[in-house]
This record gives sequence, C-alpha cells and structure tokens, in this order.
Amino acid sequence: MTKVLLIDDEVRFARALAISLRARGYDVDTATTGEEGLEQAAHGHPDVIVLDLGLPGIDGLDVLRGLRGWTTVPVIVLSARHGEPSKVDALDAGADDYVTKPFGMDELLARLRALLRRAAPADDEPRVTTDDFTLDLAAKTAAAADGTPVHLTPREWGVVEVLVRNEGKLVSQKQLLQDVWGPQYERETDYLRVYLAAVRRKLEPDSSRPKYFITEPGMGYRFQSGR
Amino acid sequence: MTKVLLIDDEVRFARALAISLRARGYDVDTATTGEEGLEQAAHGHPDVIVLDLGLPGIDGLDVLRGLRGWTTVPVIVLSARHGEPSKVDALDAGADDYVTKPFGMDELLARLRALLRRAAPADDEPRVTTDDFTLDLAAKTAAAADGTPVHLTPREWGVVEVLVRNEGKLVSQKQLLQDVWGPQYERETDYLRVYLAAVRRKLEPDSSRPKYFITEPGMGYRFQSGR
DNA sequence: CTGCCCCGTTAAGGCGCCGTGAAGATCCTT
DNA sequence: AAGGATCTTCACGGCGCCTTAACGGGGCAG
Repeated sequence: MTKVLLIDDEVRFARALAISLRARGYDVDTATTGEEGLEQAAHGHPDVIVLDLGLPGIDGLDVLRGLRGWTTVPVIVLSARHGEPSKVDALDAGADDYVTKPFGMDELLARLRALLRRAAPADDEPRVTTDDFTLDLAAKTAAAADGTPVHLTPREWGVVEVLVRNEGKLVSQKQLLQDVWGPQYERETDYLRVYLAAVRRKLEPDSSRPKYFITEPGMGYRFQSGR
Repeated sequence: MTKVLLIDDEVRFARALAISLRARGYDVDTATTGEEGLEQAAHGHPDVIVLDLGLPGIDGLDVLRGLRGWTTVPVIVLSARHGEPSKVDALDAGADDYVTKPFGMDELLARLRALLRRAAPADDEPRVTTDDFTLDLAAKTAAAADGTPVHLTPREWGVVEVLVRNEGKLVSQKQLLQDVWGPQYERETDYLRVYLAAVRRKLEPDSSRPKYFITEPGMGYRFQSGR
C-alpha cells in the first residue's frame, strides 16, 4: 500500500486530509512538527511526503533540506504564502510540487497521483531467485531452495531490501544505515555487522563463506545473485 | 543540452518564454498547433514538454493523451482556466504539473527544474572499458578482459577513481593525495608509489610497462584509456 | 664517470575493520 | 503483568589493509 507522510501543524486540516487519503486507499502517517516529520520520514519509509511550510519551530525549508540530505522521496509542499520567491526557493530546495492554500482536495490528490506515477515507475519484478533462496520483496516473504519459509525481522528485511534493490552495486555503510535506520544513525556500523551476520545465517548456505551478501572491507556491502 | 518543446499558439508569449529558456541554456523547439506539437515531440526527442491547453483545433488534452500513448517524457501543462476539474483531468491524463496563467516566469522555470531533476536521473553509465579491463565506478566493480573480477581495496579505488574521472588529464601528486587521503597528507608521495604499483599489478597487462596508468616524472599521474 | 633525485618494488609491523556470541534493553502481544 | 521476539550494545579474536621503510634502477647534471 502506498504510504503518505503528512507533516502539518494544523490539526483540523491534517485530519481532514488524512481521512480523504485513507478513504482512497492510502496509508497515512502524520506529524505536527518538523522534528517529528524528519523522524517519521526516517522511520516509516513513506512513498511520498506532504509538507506544510508554515510549521512552528523548525522552518519548513530546513525540513525539506534535511530530507534531501539522504532521501529522494517525492515531496509536495503546501503553503499559505502566495509569494513567488518562496515557491522558487522550495522547488529548488528539492520539492517536487508546490500547492498554495486554499486549494481543492481533488487537485491535491491529482497532483499526488501524478507525482507517484512519475516517481514510482515500472516497478519491475520485486522477486529475486538464487540457487539457495527466493525473496519476494513486495510480499516480504523469503524461502529456502526447498520451499521452507524463512522468517526475517523488520531490520533484516530493511538490510536485504536495500542491498537487493542495488544488486551488483556496492552500497556504502553510510547509505545502508541511512536507508534502513535513518540519517542520524549513519555512524552505527555495529548494527551492520550484527544484521549482516543474521541475514547470512538465515540465507547463506555457508554463512562463514558468503556467496550473496559480500563484504567490501572499509567500504560497504554488496548483493550478487549469481556466480 | 536539455531540449524543451514548447506547444503554444500565443506567439508573443511563446517567443518570450523561448527567449528566457534559451538564455538559461536550454535548447528550445516550438510548435503552435497540437498536430505540429505531436509531430515535433516524435521527431525532436525533447527532454520536457510545455503544453498550453488553450490550443485551436485539437483539444490540448487530446494532445496530452496522444503523447502518453507512446512516451513518458515529462509534460507541464499551462492553462488560462482556473477551474479545478480541468486541472484534475489534465494531471490524470498524464501531465506532471499544471500551472495557471498568469504566472511568473521564475516559477515556471523552477517547476521545470524540479521536474527535470525528478525525471532525468538517467545517470548514464559511469563505466570505463579498455582492451584489458573494465571499471564500473558506480558499482565499484572491476573486471579483467575475460570477465574475471578484480578486487581493489578502498585506497586503490580512490586512486583509480580520481585518475579515471580526469581521463587524459594530468593529476598532480598533491591533488591525488588530497582527494584520496585528505588535505593533511599532501606530502606523503610514498603512498602514491605503493598504490600505483598495486593498481598496475592488478589492472595493467604488463605492469612494468604501463599502458593506462602513466607516470609523469616530477609532476603526477595520468590515466589514458586507449592507445 | 659519479652522485643525486625520483620512481618502482617488496616486505614486515601494527592497527583498524569485521564476524561472532551473548547479555541487557525495549517493544509488542497475550 | 508476563512472556517472547526484536533491537541495541559490548567485548574478543582474527584477518586484511594501510603505513612505513629499505633497496635497486634509471635519468640527468656536473
């Protein structure tokens, strides 16, 4: 299900929007401050973010920049300001769209659809098969070669998913930590050692000699399916 | 260069916009009817299309649908109509953005930038191939001519990456040390000798007679891909 | 011819990084 | 409130990478 993160301090408006979104089959997270928004963005992995610029505390643009430091998730900015400079600033700070209040709910939803259509293109096979196991990224299920299901915890899935989506490519420790745990965890390399060990124990035929989840010392990790 | 196709029948407006775009380094094609626009879209391979809905003849929405039948090129729709239904229709017909006239030129340009940023992350392969080896800088993989993988350590990758990104150009020892080891190491020329030797041993067919990683005595090093 | 500078080569030492097991903390369900 | 599953934190041992040093060769100038 598509998950929308809504960052807005106007509770009444946010609630109305959340209801509209849920009625149309979206999953909705909400945050009422910039800090909370950044936190939830890292934690909840939304598919799109709706960000109101008129937040108390942190400036909305700083929230946007904080997001863009580590993620390319699509962002629609809402604002009561009509001034053109603020539009340009927001768009150049990394926003994908900018909607001025007041606006029609239907328009916002249409812009959401347009953005999701663009940003989530040809979702090719979220399915990976090797000689020793099968992964279905969409269904979040894993199975050994003989078909017996393998259970992975959420963190383990996070690690596996990032690596598999970058099959063959090296994923730096920093990027892996940012994608799975969030931007403020980029130094916790301990986690990676522990979770790579867990993933290997569950998926590799010989976890002491990994075939699929390869360590590149000092750089990061790599998933390779064949060979 | 980024090419913009501008489909608009208001000649004065189109001309002004074209001038603004060209001044900012875009390549601009123009069309004044829907038919011409479809023709040019097929013929000119634009990177983004700006489409005015208020065209004579063919309805603007039909132009949009005609485009979406065969291409996913980003489209920004312009319109004088303020009605919300038309926005929703256009966005659902495949438009990526919808701007209502009158609007500021800066806003349109900012929306153009945002859209291009999202739609064209088509990072062309950062891949280098020679007769004796291939390098994939993004994936951080190296392979010999016969396909057998070659393992490079982080420092070795650092050296190779700086030299390859400056293909053909001389890179001074100081710059190489600063880029790979950091500014405080700019005098440690010992490192370069050791690591160039390692890189050559792993990549050059005859490491005693380098073809690719050339020493310029007293100055620095150079990577050349052919000959 | 000879001394110097610069570069290539090799090897050894030490340290940082990684894998592993386990225990405490935290979250979630019953 | 209790129990299990999951996440975080820590310490230890081993291996690979980085650093450092020593030696030899080639080019150049005196």
